[in-house]
Amino acid sequence: MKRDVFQAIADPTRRAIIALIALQAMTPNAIAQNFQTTRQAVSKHLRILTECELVKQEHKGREIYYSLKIDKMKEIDEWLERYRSIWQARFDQLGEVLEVMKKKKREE
Amino acid sequence: MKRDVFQAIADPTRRAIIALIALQAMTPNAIAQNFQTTRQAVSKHLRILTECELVKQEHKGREIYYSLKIDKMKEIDEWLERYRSIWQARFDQLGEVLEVMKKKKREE
DNA sequence: GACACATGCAACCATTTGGTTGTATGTTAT
DNA sequence: ATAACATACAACCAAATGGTTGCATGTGTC
Repeated sequence: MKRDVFQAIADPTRRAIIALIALQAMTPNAIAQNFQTTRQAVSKHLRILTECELVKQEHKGREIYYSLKIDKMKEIDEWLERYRSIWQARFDQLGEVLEVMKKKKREE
Repeated sequence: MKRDVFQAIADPTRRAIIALIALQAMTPNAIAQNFQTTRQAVSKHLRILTECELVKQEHKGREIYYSLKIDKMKEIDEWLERYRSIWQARFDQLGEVLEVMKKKKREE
């Protein structure tokens, strides 16, 4: 049942959780209050996120604070990198087209 | 049964398809030859990718060429943007830390 | 027109997924 | 020590997912 980062961010609730804990660590209870599901459901999402190493725990008494492991997010960025170069290439081509258009205009 | 981009890229086969057709349009048959599943399974993935507008079709006689809609990939990039600023902030902080360390060293 | 090819679509199936409820474990407070 | 709280874990369930097989449709070719 190996899950990867892409499956982790596929679920909208999990993306919302990520957004919530991106800037500050939060407990499962506090997180669950932001959704309409049960605390257990959120807990399950947190377990998945933890398994994928997208999230880390910090025990503090009887509470557990969850926070985002931002480094893991870079993995998605790295995957995107390849495609980013494609759309940038297209953008550059567009730039060239514009250059040609300018020249033509000048030569009028 | 609304699926979004994140669900689309959750499946490893679909990511592989995306990688295949990123640079050149391909037919379902040609794509399927790269996998061990049936042509129909690939067709189903292509339908999902099309529904999410990650892929576009181009009919040519009895063949259909599928290619990547690179613009849709930017949507993922935009989602990442927010988190990119976080890890860049950390990187900047790291930079500051390094600066402080340099100064201290100089003052020795 | 008959036949092979390229593809989509539907029905079916096993597995996974996201959720719920119920329980167990450990921590704080009285 | 006992009660209240915070959380994880297990069992169960409906729905979604990814796959298969079989068939329908449309396009070239002989």
